[in-house]
Amino acid sequence: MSTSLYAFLKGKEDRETQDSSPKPYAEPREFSSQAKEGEGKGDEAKESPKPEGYLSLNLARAYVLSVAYDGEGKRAFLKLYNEADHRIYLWFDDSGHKPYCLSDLTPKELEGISALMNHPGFVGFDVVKKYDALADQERTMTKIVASDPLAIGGRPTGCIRDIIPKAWEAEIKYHECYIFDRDIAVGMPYKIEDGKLIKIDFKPPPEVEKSIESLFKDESEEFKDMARRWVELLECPVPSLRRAALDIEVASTVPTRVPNPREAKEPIVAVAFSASDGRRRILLLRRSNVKAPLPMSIGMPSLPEAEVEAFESEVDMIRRTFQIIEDYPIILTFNGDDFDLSYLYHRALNLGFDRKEIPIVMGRESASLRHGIHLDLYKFFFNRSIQVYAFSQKYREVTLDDVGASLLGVGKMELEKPISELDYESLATYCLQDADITLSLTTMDEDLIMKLIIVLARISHTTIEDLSRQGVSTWLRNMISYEHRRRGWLIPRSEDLLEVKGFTATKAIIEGKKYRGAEVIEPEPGAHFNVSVLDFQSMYPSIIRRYNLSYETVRCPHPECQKNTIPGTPHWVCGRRRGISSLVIGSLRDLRVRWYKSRAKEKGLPKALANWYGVISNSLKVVLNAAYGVFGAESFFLYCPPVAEATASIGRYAIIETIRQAQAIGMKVVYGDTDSIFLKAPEASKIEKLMDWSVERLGMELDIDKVYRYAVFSSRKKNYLGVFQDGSVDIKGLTGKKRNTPLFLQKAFFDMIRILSEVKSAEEFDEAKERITELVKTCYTKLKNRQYSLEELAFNIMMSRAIEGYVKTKPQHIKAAELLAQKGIEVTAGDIISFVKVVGPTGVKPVQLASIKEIDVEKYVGYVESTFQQVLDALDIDLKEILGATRLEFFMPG
DNA sequence: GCGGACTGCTTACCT
DNA sequence: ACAGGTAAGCAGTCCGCG
Repeated sequence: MSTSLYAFLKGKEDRETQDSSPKPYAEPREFSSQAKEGEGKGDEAKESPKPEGYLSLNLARAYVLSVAYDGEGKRAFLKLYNEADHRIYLWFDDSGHKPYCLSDLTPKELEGISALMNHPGFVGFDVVKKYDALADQERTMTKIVASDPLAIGGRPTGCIRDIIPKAWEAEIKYHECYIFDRDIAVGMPYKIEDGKLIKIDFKPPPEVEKSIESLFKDESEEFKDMARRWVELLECPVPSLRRAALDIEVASTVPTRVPNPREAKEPIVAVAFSASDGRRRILLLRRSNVKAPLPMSIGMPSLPEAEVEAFESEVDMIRRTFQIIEDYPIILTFNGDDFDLSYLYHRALNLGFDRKEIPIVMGRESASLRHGIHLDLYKFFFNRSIQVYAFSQKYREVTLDDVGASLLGVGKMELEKPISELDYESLATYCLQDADITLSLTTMDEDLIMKLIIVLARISHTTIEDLSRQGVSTWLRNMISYEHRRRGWLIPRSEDLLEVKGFTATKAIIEGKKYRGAEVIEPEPGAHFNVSVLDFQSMYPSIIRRYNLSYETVRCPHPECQKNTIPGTPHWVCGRRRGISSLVIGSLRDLRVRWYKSRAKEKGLPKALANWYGVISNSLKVVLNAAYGVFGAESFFLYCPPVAEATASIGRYAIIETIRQAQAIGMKVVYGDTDSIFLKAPEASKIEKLMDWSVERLGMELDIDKVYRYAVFSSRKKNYLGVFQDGSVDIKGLTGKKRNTPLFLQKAFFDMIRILSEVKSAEEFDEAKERITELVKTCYTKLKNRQYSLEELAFNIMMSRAIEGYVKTKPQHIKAAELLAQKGIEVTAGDIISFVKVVGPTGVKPVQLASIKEIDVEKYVGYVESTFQQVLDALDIDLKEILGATRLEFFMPG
């Protein structure tokens, strides 16, 4: 069959949803006139929808969201999101592309390997020329073509990559290989004409093109070419994606245990959908232990906008759930990989469903949909880079409750009873609320997350499913692998890279680390007025760009390049070729710094466009921030410690030289960390001079990041407070701000900050001093009189592993966790333990089990002192001295 | 047997 | 599984003390 477009359709669902809802259904259905030709006539309620055949359809504009492998047809296929009807279409490869790996042996030599020749998956040879960047030479390689991906690798034994002596590019997943080779632009629009997949060319508006051309006019052709390709991917608009969030509830017999999805022993009692088209649905199962009558489809008083469907049989409810899942192109969950979809899948099997009736495909670490896309937001929010750089650590625990509360201001509903004892109405409300929150996480800020995912998928050539589940190192791997394939470069084998460049030459300050990192300048203690902070924008990416750093250019094979030494290291860098990662990362850096960052802030831009540029700027930030670190990470496919080491070393050189220069022209440097220097009352002309010097001597742009009315330093590094002109305050590293600090102390600390933010001159510190002293006294009194609640007194510390994992020492929060476990309260890795300090043998108790009477007041007083002292040290205030006498009298009995 | 000096572990932060 | 550098508090150990 040569025409290979196949539409996935259902008949009954469409009719039913239209009948049951008075609301207009958002999507036009004109496509269905063609599609109905292939529609099954069977009973849909019994027979789950399945491919009805291949249709010769035309799609005007559809976006590639994913690429996968069809084991039955032995070929790759695309999941396309059709803009006209907001549905997913599958397009199957029509080129006969096959899996392969590369060998340095000739076909003749390979023919001598009988295990290869007799391998059932072996198809044939193809001789290809590849450029070996490590050796800087052309190589003739043999492509060993196989019938299916598992023949190359993936099985424990007998794979082709294990049979031949040395295999290149054998670790690449087949669907990735297909994306690279066929240049499938993930997240970009295509059209389909008579079954042929055709990319829709996108050209940015001429004025954008012009601005960018002029920004890069002094760069090399290859740099410009790279930038142009990025711009095409980034400027192309994204469609609004139709989606539904899913959440299920299971009646567990043991309320404190999360039901095991693989066993799926207990019934699913509720399923909620909350969708971008405005529909909110709740499916409920009748339970014998609930006396109240089952609410009928008319709905519930407390959920007026929700459509309620009640079921006598779990099988029917699950079947209905599958219908709704199939109706949406994208299903959102929060932990659906490990729970909701997995439970649905296994429960359905337990209840006698046939695999073909289940729209879910279980992978080893994920649950995907046969036709649609499953986005597990838990995995995405868990990603450290997303957490830190895209959301500035606004949420701390990766739970629906914490993420929802932090980003949306809406947390989970509190339950007073276990799920199995809830009445229908509470259960429905609870379940639907979770689905609502999950959906809202993707609709907030004008669909920020959906856009973020699309932008990241485009630049990294990674499917939506992989992108949302994997870390930055995978994104960068795909980005750089793609560039290798595009150029006909051989992707190096990790072993080969390790053998020549697997060592470092500097000594880390922290024991156990591989190489020396950033420079931190000793702060000048005290309060300094008019402090300007200068920093190198995207310092490490700038270094990688400017100094041509890449795995093949650092310690390149050319003797004449050895004179291009890297300061602080025995390494050198190539002067003959442009490094591939220098180009890829460097061009992204320039686009962010010179174009997107400023465009996002530009006034007068249409709101939607400004928002889009903001998303791009943020996406690039996430990728750029990791671009240096990956070269020092053993798990990275281009792990190359000399590259990471060289980057850090040039960074130290840059900041140290910049400080030297600042001092030479008469400026006072009061602090600096990695890429920033803090200047005390600098003259504008001198700053200008320093910035010019930096461009000329270091080839890197220095910027004014912020200006403080005054900044306060103690003698501690990475600890300071800066008050801006408008009275807002930057607090860095101080205990009072840390999230594990008890609430009462955080509050008192911020009261002090408020006092300090009002200080305008050195003279005003005296008054502030007095007010702060009063503040601390009040704090002492309240502690002594036990006027704080246990919650306010609690320390909140994350348990990074299970209790059994603490073998070397037993920290306080683990002691508290043990007490909880004894009471039968489940605690797991990732939980935050709230405990208070008490007098008595244990020293600590979890909040739930403590009483205010046993609080160890002395311990808390010590905490108050040290927290305040961090700031007051710098202001020459000694709390002990001022409060010494007071403190004693507070604690005299009576 | 006990307290201070010390080291190592753990967490949370900064860039 | 992106990196290294810093602070703080506590757990555990060693050593001296007649």
